[in-house]
Amino acid sequence: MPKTPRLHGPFFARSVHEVAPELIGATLLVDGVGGTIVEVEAYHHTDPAAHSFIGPTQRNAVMFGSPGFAYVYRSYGIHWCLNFVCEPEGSASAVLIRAIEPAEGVAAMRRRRGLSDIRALCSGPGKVGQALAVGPGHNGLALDRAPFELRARDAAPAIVTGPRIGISKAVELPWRYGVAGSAFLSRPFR
DNA sequence: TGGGCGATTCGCT
DNA sequence: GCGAATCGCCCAC
Repeated sequence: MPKTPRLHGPFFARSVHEVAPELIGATLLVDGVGGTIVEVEAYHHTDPAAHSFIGPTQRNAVMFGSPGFAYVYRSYGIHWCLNFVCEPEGSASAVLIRAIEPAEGVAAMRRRRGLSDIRALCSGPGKVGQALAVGPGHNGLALDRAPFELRARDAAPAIVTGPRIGISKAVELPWRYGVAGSAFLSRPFR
């Protein structure tokens, strides 16, 4: 089996609209636990739904830094969500990792999630954070070094797009990407 | 300094 | 399908 290249800086130093669809099918591991990315959303700095739209703040500071780093934020006071920072430094764009098809460390993911159904382990951004044990300590870490391991896909799967989920601004923009027909999506594509 | 609001999830109806 | 849980962030007062 061919060893796929590890994704690093130059891969992310492009528009989120190029990077996001190319992340579909890539492998994401955190401390050896994870699997295949099957769903992401793009957040561009000119996009009213992006955390960076209002300008630099303490929370979104990492988005204004270098591409190829992790931006982790707390959602609804409960969940931790993982993003990959994209584009040249200062552009403040990122890709939200919304769903993963579990492959490595499934036992650990089941334990952390308190569930056995493999389809429910990583089928949502908050679930991914919990299953991969992503937290505030990961905010600002480089994606090409431990604890992250991020590898390019061997071949591009069939990709579908649609409107993003759970936002109230720019709801019409079709910047959600996923594997067509996957059983591991947060929600089906219409 | 306080109130409203999330890039969500889960359980109950 | 609906609403509670839960709290940090952000802006208006």
